[in-house]
Amino acid sequence: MERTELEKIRLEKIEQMRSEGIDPYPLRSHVTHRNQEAITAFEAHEQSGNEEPLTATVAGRIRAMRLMGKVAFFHIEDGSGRIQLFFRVNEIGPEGLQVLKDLFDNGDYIEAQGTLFRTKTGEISVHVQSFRMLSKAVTPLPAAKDEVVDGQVVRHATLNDPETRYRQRYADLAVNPEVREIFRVRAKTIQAIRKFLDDMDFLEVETPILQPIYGGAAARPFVTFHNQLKQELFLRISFELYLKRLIVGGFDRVYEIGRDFRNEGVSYKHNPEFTQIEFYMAYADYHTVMEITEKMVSFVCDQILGTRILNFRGHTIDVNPPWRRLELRQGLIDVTGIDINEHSDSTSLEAAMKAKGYPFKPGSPRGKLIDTLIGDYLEPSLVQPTFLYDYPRDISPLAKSKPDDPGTVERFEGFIAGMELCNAFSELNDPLDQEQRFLEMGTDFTSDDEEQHPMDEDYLRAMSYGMPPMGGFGMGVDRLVMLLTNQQTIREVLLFPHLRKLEE
RNA sequence: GGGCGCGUAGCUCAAUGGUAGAGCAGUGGCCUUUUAAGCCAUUGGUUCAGGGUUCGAGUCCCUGCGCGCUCACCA
Repeated sequence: MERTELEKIRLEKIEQMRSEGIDPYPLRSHVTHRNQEAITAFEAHEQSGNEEPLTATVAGRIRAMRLMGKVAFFHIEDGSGRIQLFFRVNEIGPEGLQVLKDLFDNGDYIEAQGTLFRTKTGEISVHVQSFRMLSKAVTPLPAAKDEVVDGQVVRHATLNDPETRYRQRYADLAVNPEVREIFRVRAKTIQAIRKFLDDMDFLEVETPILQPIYGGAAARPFVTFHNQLKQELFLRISFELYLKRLIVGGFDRVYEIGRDFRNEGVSYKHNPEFTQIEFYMAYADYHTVMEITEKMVSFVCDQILGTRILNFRGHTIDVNPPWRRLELRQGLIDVTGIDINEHSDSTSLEAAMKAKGYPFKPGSPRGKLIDTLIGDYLEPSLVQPTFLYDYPRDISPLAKSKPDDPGTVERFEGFIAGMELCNAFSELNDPLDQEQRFLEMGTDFTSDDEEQHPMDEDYLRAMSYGMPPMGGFGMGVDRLVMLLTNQQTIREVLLFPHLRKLEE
């Protein structure tokens, strides 16, 4: 392995430690407090008026070293936070100070035992009696220095290059606390969703990621192969068809939180693998699901932010229920002047779009044209939370038609900040209609169309056993986390976003 | 995949086509309550890779690689 000059110096220090009988990587640590616990314990100790010294053994990564001749101040950091160590020649001796100076570096892990006290400036610190190396770092962290201004930590010249940050996320996380915070919010978001659904008596389940037939969404799959079974398999593009099989099985309310894989382009809101939450609820319809959606997002905001007002890309977004309900047809009339009900086939709609100068892909089915209009003109305008509802049947093969309008299905998508957040419908439960839809997908879309939904005979059989009316829902968790953390790109809310492979 | 931009020390960034620099980090020294500690000294470069133009290239041109933005794609 290539080593830099800085690394070689540290490797020499490891050699020196070994020659002096100091283990640079001891097996165990014996902490009594996490850093924040030590601080809290000392505050309580002060309050109690107890004059006895309070001792603690703490540990963490060295984040700042200030050696000042016969004293030294370190800041160490563990998962709970930072605490200051105060070393004095009086306690650790000149040899101890020499070891600190010669063998310890920023980034090393140290264990220190001593009594808690406040320094002249009032900072709770450990007056170190003894210390030892817990783990010697060979590669220096890319950190610079932190300055505290009015209680806010200001980092100077810290790791900033996005490529390095994503490729070496460990280093990014180690030196950029606000990045760690994003992933704490992410974890809490998923916890909150889980609690919300558990409290409604939903059952959390896990369904196959490797699937012989993919479906439930319009997307191109990743393909893989099982060697022993000699079987082509697809990584799932949605959970939908398996979750609805479970409703047939008698679980009234099920949900899954997990990874979907779509073999498509990457963008600020698309990653090849992303986290989805889907739930299915028997005896509900898409109106019920709209209400659950706005309540769930509000609940998540309450739990994480303590407010239902989000700041995102300069917008102030209010997620309080009820969200605006906008009929797709009306929404398109508003922004494009085209009434899709006046254009019952693709030829007519193409003509109308051409007359208005709207771009489109010639020969697209009617539903795809409508989808183009939504994406280009309607979606960007939906900043405040909005349910866009009643979609064309031909781009919604798993949703139930409206009784009085067979060309339209009971489906909605939720938009926030001009971004699609979720998708839901009153689920199609008529096996004969479903079979017809699958067949239509085979004729309306050309065979090379990546969005063609494959026939799933087993799913039809499940539905044939009898499927209750139900509402279903899917939401991109990454996008919700983007909203909650005001991040402009999905890569910032993924620990290890997909990057191109580097040539070695 | 197309267009535009970027790639310089460990990190953050400079450098009219004319000697590759600064701050921090590192190294050596001074310093017994500091907190971006301070002061003095000092090391560190295949300027992403490869080719070309030129007396001379970090800088201009071409190719490749990677990243960013954007368009296309993406219910």
